[in-house]
Amino acid sequence: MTAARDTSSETSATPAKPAMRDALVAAAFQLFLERGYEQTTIDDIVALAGVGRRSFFRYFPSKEDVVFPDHEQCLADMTALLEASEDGDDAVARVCDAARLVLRMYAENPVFSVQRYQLTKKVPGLRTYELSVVWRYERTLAEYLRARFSARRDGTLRADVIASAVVTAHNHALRAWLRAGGEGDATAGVDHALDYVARAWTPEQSPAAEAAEEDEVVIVITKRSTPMWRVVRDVEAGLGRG
Amino acid sequence: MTAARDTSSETSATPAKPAMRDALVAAAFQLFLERGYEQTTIDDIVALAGVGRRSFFRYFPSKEDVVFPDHEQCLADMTALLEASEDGDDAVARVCDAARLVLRMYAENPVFSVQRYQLTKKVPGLRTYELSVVWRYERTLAEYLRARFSARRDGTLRADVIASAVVTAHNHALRAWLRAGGEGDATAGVDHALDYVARAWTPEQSPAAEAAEEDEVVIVITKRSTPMWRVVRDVEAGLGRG
DNA sequence: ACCACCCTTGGCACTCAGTGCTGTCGATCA
DNA sequence: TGATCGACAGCACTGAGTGCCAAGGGTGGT
Repeated sequence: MTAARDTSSETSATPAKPAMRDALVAAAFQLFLERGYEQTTIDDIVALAGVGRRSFFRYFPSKEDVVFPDHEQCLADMTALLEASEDGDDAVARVCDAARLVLRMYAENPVFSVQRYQLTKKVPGLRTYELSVVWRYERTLAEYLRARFSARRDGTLRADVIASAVVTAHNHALRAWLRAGGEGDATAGVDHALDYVARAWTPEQSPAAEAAEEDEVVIVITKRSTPMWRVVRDVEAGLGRG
Repeated sequence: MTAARDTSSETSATPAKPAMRDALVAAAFQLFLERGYEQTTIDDIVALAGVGRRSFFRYFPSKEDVVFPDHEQCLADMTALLEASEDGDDAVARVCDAARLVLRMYAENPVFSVQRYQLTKKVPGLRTYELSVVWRYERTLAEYLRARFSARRDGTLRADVIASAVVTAHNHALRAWLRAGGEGDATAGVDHALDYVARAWTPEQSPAAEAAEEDEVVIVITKRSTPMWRVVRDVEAGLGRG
């Protein structure tokens, strides 16, 4: 988040990002990390940033907000993505895509994300605030699914449950990546987790059943004790590759 | 919650419930309902209750806590229930029972529960606080499931997802009952919602994943067009590795 | 160049939540 | 009767958040 965006006139659709906002975030995190969140007052932050105290609350409605400076934008992106969805495509898949949007935001600034994770992990107030942020994502997904499932029996229930499952799976993988220090590929873990829940909630299209409908199908039967390299070799052979 | 419990020496296991606590809750809700949560100060509450300002914070760590005076006890009950569970029984069913514990607490005082629902619905700060309460329930369920699923592949992921799905289903039905003014049977709706998620997660949906649990043989069905990395990933999942 | 205008910023004063400390009252026990 | 302990009230203080107003610095119009 401390990464330099445009400080002058912005050309994109986003309503321009003042330099003072970035300066406040940078000053806040510097102090939060070196002396703790609760031990840092707003006066400390504005003194380090060299701005007036009143300006802080112009850019952040509360002290907690400075820790999550980009979620508002991400939420808007998610809403836009879902609104751009068409009636034909799979609703659960779209919701998973929307969740990946959040992951991308975290992955764009690994260092910042890990620092924030360290903070939210140990400060109860920040944890609670994060819950309210996550809740807004979840409600956005749920509202989208509710509209798609409105005709279905138990449609709203299904929408709420799938939304929460998707969010939970996403956060499960995201936190694993954050615990690892932001090293490695975050996408793979999230894809796996999202697949896990998507598979559970689209049973009519379980992988085996779906594949069986296609004509180009390969069936592999093996024992658990078989060495992995040998399984891979047989699968490749069955697929006509390798 | 304003229902009269023992004001003198308590005989049950709970550490005795002072009369002043109930008086504060009653005074707080009276003012919250007639002039709004944010328009009511702690001084207003203690003035109406006829006690000192400092005493409020002796019984409630924050202004929000007075709105949820019994959740701490319910959380303790839930923990006790799960700890009393035996290894033989179905983990998901036990978690659903634990969720029903929360419903019972709401159903014990329908009037109070509906009043509180009206408050939390329109006060953002209370909604956020409620999220943190719900989160603690969810974490309790998830930790229980994690211990049960620890041997399983993706066990912690499964535990987190099921816990959130159960909590979401429970809250879905609970809120429907609250919106209806606390009339009718709350249990039926919650049972139906919990059944809905339990059915999705108890029958093993993925044939490959089930094989990894039960048999020595794994069957993988895939399309020729599937990317190789994905095939390998699914095979590893089926074999319980990765 | 000058002025009117508007937007941003800073500073001040205020409310209110929450905490630490002290004194007091009443009950219990030696 | 006197000492002790726990609950309570009152007070003073910190810090978050808000409303208000004045100063500064661009910008457009004349």
